[in-house]
Amino acid sequence: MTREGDGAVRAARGRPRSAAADRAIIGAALRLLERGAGVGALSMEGIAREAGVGKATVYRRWPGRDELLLDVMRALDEPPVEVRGRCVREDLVEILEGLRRKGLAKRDSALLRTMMSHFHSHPRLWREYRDTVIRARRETLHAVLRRGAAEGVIRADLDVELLGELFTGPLLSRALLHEWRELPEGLAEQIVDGVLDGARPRG
Amino acid sequence: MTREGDGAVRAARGRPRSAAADRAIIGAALRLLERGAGVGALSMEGIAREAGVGKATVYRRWPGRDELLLDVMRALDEPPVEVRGRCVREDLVEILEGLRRKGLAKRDSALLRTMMSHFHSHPRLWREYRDTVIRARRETLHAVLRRGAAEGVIRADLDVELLGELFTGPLLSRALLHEWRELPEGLAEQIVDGVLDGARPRG
Amino acid sequence: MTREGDGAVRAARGRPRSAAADRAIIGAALRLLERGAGVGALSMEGIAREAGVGKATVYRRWPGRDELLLDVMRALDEPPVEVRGRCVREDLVEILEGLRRKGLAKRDSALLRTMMSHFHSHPRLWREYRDTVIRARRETLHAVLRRGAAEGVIRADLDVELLGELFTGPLLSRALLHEWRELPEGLAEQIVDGVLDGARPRG
Amino acid sequence: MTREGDGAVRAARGRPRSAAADRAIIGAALRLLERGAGVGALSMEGIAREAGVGKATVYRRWPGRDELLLDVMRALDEPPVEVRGRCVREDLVEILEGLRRKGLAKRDSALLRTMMSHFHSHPRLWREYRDTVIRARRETLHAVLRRGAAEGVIRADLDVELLGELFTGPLLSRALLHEWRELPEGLAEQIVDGVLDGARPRG
DNA sequence: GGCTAATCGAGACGGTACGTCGCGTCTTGCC
DNA sequence: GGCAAGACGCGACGTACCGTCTCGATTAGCC
Repeated sequence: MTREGDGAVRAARGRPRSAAADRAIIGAALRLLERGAGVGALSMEGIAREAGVGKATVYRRWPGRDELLLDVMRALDEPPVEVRGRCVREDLVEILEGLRRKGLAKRDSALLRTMMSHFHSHPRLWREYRDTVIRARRETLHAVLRRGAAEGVIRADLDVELLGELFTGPLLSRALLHEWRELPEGLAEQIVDGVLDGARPRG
Repeated sequence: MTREGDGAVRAARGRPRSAAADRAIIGAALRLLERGAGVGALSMEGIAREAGVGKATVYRRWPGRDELLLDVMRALDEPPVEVRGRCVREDLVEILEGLRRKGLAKRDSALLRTMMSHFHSHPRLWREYRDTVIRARRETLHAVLRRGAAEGVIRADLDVELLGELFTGPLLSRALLHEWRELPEGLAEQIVDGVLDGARPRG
Repeated sequence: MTREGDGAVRAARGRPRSAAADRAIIGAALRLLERGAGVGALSMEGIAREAGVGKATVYRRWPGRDELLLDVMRALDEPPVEVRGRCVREDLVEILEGLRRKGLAKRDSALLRTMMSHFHSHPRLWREYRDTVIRARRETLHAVLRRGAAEGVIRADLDVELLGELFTGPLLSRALLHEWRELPEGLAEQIVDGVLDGARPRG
Repeated sequence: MTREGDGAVRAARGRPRSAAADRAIIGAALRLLERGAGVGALSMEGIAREAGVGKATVYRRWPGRDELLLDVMRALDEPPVEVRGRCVREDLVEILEGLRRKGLAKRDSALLRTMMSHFHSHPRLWREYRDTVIRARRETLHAVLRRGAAEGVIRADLDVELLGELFTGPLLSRALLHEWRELPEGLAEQIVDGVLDGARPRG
């Protein structure tokens, strides 16, 4: 985690940190993002101003912009889709459909790209995010794929890692390389069926 | 295009812009990128300093950082792989292998992520880049896919756009969501075969 | 006054302005002036650099170059000569001699000319300076002249304002229109006697 | 002189310099001064723009701003008052009255102060100006004073240089240290009579 | 209730980059 | 070779944010 002291037992002397300030800061960041003011408006100065909070109060909680954004991202994060599917194909569609709807949310896209741009310069942060948020989602997907392999509806000779990317990659490609709005209804189904059936004519 | 006056017949009064300055600026940006100083080092001020050029000379050519980066990106762009394959599968592997090697280049990754982070706030720029650089590459891929469909080795009932993303998406996913080094040899082949054969066991 | 908040009771929230920075800035300006780098070297940028201070710290205190220079000038200002003369003529000589020595100081001359050049474009500033620094000196002179009139050694039928200028004008003329070094010893006496006796032969 | 080649016999090869450009440049400077745009507007760039002339054309004629301004000043200069008075006192009043009217002209004041501010950093220029423009006027004054001494209406025991400053100094003092408008009618007469009669009551 | 100590909003601190403007020099094509 | 135009390297302009610091004022747990 990026927040300091989480879990540890602090000495608890002096005035405790204000939970209201925490909320105000994260909330201000989200508001600025939604307002579409652009990534540039996500300055520490701007966030503190919008939150009605001193800059030191922000820096007391996060060492820098990126760490704060990481927590903002986590705040946006809903629990991954719970699939209780009977049918593997339906579960896959459901997972991708969840991603598709997420990608359509304006602020999610903005944040995703912001994080992308910074993860090169801060690999530690990226690993952090990937190992918490993304891994959870991927595990869900992989579980479904392994179940499919066991049931015999998914090839067992392919690396499950690679298999997973065959499904999620096309969606990511659309979301990043095209206009945002180009994540049309039915896309999740098309991808799942395309990957399941293969690009080579059957029979 | 971002550069002003391209293609148009300018009045050509006054001292002409120095081609050497053009090269010095783009070159300085590439050098800074390769030096791994991070995206933050790509300031207009830093680039001008590294190029041994006045700031005004930079601003005379590009209205801002993003437009300059776009041209830097174009400078990095090699012509897409020329495929003259007999075999559709081999052509697909070749295209993806080209992308894989490109993604491994440090500065390409850095630039790609930089552009990503800015294209939300500057959709016009992104469209520009997509409609020139990316489209060209995609056309190559689509041509191969259409040839495959004509030859009967690629399903003809799928949208060629979607089909293309089934191939390139997984590679993009790896490049962006994982460590850079995780584009191992043989990945291109694995993806192509995986998508061609499908994830579902063949009869 | 040019400095904001002088005299008023400020809310005093946030970190108070550093008195050390005040001194550093004024000191740096004086040092640059003395170094003879010329008025052109008195850039806000140069002063801040010499003072080891951020530019914002300068601009926080003065809205611009001229206002800063005005305070630099005030910093140079010594209290006017204290005349405790028995004799009006001696007092007049003493006052003019003080001005003469002041005019010989290199940095005073430089500053005087700097202010001159700007007071046309900034009449407000000039009035400010005149009404504080110059007025005080003039009052001293006028008091002596009025005393002289009362004692009968100075004509009472002339405007004291005009009378004052008869004495100080020639000195100013020498200082501004000639080389600086041309303020020779004995000049004060010559002027005083010349004005007292008149240009027309007596008797 | 500041203009290069003046008086010398130039080789006169190639296109001769355009006299129209000369006029346009000086004229533009005067226009900017009168427009009251302030000393700051008297940039080489601004003058060239206003004159519709290339910057090189200006620099071909004058090595810098100051030298140009010196010629602008000369352009403003009217021939000194021609005194052919019967009476010395009347001649003195006439000379001072000419200066007074000159000091009232807005652009003259502006230029005077501009020159003042630069003459410290460019003593050579100042000497130049003083030795041409000012000396001429002073000679006129000194001639009158010497005539007065010969006629016995002016003291002969005083340095004529000092004597001259007793008359012109007070006027300069008023012009520089007070508001411009404070050069009231009758001032010339008051000064002349004041200096002639002296500040001490006559027996 | 008083003491201690970390927090709070506010904002100044030394820096760095922003994008603009003027400097004095240079390089075009036209005259 | 002069001319208008305008690009060149340079450096100052005044602004915004960086991350750190110093204020007086709160607000808790501890004696």
